[in-house]
Amino acid sequence: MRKDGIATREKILDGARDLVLRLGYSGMKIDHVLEHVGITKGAFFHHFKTKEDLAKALLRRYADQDAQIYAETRAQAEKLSDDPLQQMLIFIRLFEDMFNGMTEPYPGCLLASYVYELQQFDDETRGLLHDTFARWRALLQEKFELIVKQHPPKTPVSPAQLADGFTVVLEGAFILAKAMNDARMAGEQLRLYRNHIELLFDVPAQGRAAA
Amino acid sequence: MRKDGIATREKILDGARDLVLRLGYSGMKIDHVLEHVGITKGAFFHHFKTKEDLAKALLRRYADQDAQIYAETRAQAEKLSDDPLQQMLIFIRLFEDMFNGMTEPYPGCLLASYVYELQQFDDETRGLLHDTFARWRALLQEKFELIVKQHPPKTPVSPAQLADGFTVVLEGAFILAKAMNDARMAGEQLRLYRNHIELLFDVPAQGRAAA
DNA sequence: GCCTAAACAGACCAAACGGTCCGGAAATAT
DNA sequence: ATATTTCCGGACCGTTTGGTCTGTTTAGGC
Repeated sequence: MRKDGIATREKILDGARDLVLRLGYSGMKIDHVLEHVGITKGAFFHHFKTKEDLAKALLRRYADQDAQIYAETRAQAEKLSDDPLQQMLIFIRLFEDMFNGMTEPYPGCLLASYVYELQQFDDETRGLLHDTFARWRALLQEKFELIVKQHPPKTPVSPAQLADGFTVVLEGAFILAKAMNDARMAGEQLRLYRNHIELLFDVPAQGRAAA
Repeated sequence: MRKDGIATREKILDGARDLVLRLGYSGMKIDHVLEHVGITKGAFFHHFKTKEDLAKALLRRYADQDAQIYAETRAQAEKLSDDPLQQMLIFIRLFEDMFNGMTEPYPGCLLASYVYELQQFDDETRGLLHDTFARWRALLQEKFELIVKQHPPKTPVSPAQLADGFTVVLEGAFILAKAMNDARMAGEQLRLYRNHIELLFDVPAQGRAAA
């Protein structure tokens, strides 16, 4: 058994992801995916019971990949400094670099794509979306709580709201990047977000030393 | 002539807008709109030639309404202060109040809804989206350029990027608000954005005096 | 080498969907 | 009052779309 089933399954997921990011979930038609990937209906419905089944698999995979990138970047930042504030600044800057290195297929978030068609999905999918965003918040919030303890902010702030700010900036930047056809948006706006953190915790202005 | 055609036309636009914000453009089916609004096919296609025709009308109306709210808020801010920096802070705070007063139907931006299905639309619609976001940037950028002249920023900044920051935060907050089912998101994140501006231009921390 | 099950191809189907058409009511112009 | 035009109801139509079904190929297990 197992000819190369997982390979085509991944191809389907990749193709579907591309189309969802361009056309939205409802706009992504199965026939279009078949043509895009170069397979037939039989193959598709062998791997996925329904379109909604694909939607969930797509979302789970995206959330997992995202969590991994996130964890790696975080680990890298924590290796480069012991100070939570510096870790956070490095973390943000690593994301900036990531997006500045990108081009053409303007970044977009599959989660956001789902959110704007939220009522199409069942409770399980909506719950998954909620939990994914909640996890991002929790991880960053934890870090900001450490930061606040060691570095008195110039203004009283909520670690949770600061944590959400990162995601908010990213998601918002993706939208503007697509609408304005400008891939630099994500990196620029993350830099602005970092600037906010630096001002808030009174980090002395320094030239860009990293990388 | 003119029984009450414009009234039903508006009803259709309102209903379609609601559905687009919940289901996305492709997810918004005409039959569903008919049921939601309480009319028939004949009525719909009397007012709109095609679904795409509706999409454009919807977008134009939304952009116009948005521009109006924007202009009114700006005028109000300019009436309350002569200093461009204070005007900007008041402007942001007025938006905060607007969103803090909202409840249930979590705010969402029709433009963003379109952006995540961008490839569905023709060049005209894409151009309209681009121009609308460009207008927002231009108006805020103009203000930030005045601000920078009168108030030296603690860090070198780009007025255009600062202007985009406002839209970015709004759009991003809408997404998180929907996903997390938390209507307070928009107001909170705008407050954070305002905090950034205050820190950047060294505004002394003051209690909330306005309104 | 043969059996079994996964991995696909592709015709087929029912429902949904966007759009058309025509008849009739309702309002206005003359 | 009557003609005319806007406005709308609702049956109808062709295509698209998600999904099914049957048959065929391919890759291991023994």
